[in-house]
Amino acid sequence: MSTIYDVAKESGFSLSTISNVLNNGPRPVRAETRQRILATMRRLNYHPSAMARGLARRKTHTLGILFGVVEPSAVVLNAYSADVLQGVLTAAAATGFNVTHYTNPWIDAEQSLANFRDQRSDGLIVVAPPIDSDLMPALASLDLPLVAVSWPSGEVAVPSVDADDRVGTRLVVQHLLDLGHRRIAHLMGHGNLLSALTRRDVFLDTMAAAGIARDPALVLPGQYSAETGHENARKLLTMPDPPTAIFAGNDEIAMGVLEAARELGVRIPEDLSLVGYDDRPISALLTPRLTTVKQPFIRIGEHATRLLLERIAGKEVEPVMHWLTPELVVRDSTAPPRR
Amino acid sequence: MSTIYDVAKESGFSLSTISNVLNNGPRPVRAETRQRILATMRRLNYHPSAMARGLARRKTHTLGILFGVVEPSAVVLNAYSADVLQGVLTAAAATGFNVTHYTNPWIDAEQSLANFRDQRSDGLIVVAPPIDSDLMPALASLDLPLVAVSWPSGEVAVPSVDADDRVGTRLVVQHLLDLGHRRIAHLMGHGNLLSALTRRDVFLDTMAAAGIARDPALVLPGQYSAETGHENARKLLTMPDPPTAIFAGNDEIAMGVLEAARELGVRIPEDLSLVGYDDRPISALLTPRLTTVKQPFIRIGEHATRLLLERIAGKEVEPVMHWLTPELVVRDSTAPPRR
DNA sequence: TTGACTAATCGAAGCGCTTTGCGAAGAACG
DNA sequence: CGTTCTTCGCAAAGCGCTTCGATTAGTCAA
Repeated sequence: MSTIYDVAKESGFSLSTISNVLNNGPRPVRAETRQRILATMRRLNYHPSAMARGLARRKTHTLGILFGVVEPSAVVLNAYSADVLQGVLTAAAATGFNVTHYTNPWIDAEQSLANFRDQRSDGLIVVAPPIDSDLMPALASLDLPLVAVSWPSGEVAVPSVDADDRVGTRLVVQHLLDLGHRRIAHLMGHGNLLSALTRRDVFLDTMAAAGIARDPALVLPGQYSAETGHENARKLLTMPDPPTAIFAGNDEIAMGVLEAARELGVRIPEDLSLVGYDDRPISALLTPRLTTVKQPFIRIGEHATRLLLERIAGKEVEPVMHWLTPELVVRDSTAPPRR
Repeated sequence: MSTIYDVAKESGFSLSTISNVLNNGPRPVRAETRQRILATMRRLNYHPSAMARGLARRKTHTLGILFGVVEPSAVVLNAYSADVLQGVLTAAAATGFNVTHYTNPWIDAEQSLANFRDQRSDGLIVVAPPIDSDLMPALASLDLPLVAVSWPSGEVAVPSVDADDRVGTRLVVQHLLDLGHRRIAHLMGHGNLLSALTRRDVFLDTMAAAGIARDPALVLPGQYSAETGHENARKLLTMPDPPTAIFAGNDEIAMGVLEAARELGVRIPEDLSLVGYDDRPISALLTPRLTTVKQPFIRIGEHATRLLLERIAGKEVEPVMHWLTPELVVRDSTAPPRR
């Protein structure tokens, strides 16, 4: 491996001139000199060492990424993480930054913070950090540019990017209202999850805003699973006056509804309109193809990365939430209610 | 940010002693001295710089990963890459290595090789590199420890890890034979893909080895898609003497078969046994739940990483193929043939 | 008490770059 | 032809560590 010294010796120029060629500046270099030096580099098969550069410049041109709550054995296996990561990689590639995974799961500040103090990367993206841990406060105490994904920016002043469930829910409800539905039921995910609560609250608000009286029998608590979806759907569909549409808390729940409807001979979308949330890959393949809300996870990754790159470049970035808008994907499971 | 100099000055010991405390050697340090130095480090909030260490040691304690053929905009989105990556991260975490994504897609040696010559990582895993490119030869010419995934180790001497389609195919065929099937059809993926050819060849060989005469009408060319699966399945099932079992080249094809069977009133598994390949997430959710072959992608990632770590540690690693065994997942789509 | 070791520590020389104060050479100007 | 700018290029001082020969203190047998 040849070094910049070899290039200097071979070409007959000084170190600083070589460096100026390497970085196009800061001092100007005569064209002919530059050519001679470049030729020498090629001949010696020289390439600068990222370590030495990093040390001298105190910049590594590398981003760090840390996955929070997810199981270490499944960090990128769920669609959520994989999508966010994809967005991060895409946005990083656009500026030539590489991306380093911090693989060691966070224990606590005492044990884990050292990893992030080693100047290995110029900034850090933390995806879905746990709420009840010292992770974010600890990382924020470093002077390392930091951006969070899916984290309720609050006491700790860090910019954070997330999907806007409020907008997504409004899109769903409005779609059903526009089709003419009035008796719309909602099957919730588990009530200790923020998303489940948000989707329910915004569902209720939007219905109320449309002047529809609230019917507690049409809002059922549950889990984000096909089982509770199935169970709750049977309850709804065997009511004397069943709803004409169901807004399922997510696609898994919707799959449970689908099964219940099949069992009870309820046709979708003719007898019942059904909307899910998340747009799992399978949802486009169900019969009928499911109308649902596509989460903007890739865009979230991209956006977070761009914010981080701006901070690294020295721009001020407000430590606020950035809400990205999900998209309603209308397929075959929704239609106007029967007369 | 305090440096090792600050610790030296504050504690009154020399640089080299500090360094010996930091690394537990190579020279011994008296216990009391170590305690005093550690205390000073804590007081100064000192942490060593990965860059400076990397420069001095010429080791970064970081692995690189590069995804080959996949679209830059979908590097980790397909289940294959995500699973391999997961395996890599898991295995790397076990030894405290971080993992750096090289985000810039490979153009050619001239333009792209420089990225990998910068000593940024101690070794490189290349996932699914293109066959007809200078990528692998170029990378192999560097003196950077290298391991490939899904690459036919051959002219270039690099260890490579992949799933063994031969074993997987034999598992499928043997399962159907064990159930008592004799008329077994195979629906191929596209013939320019190695996997499609392997699966067909091993299918034919295993059948022949079981003493079953070859029936060309039962092996149909196609694509890895539900469409051709559907089409070909209709041909098979409307034959005068239809097969009692179908080995689909992959799960997508199997889904097409499922649809065709439904249309023609052929019950699965009563009238027809069906086996897929790949075990897509959806396959466990189909009706009937699909018997298929689960690819060992996570294990592939882990295995490749362990090989690379061994090479980095200085062990000799033979530049050969490592075949990992896939797993037959028996679900509800296979049963003995009707009498 | 001394010589021969061993254990503990120090000092200085790298690792491969970037950055800056400075000086030399040439161009522009009067 | 001397003076003042520009442009280029040089040398040296970092960046924050590791490494290794040299030095000192400590131990033990004779």
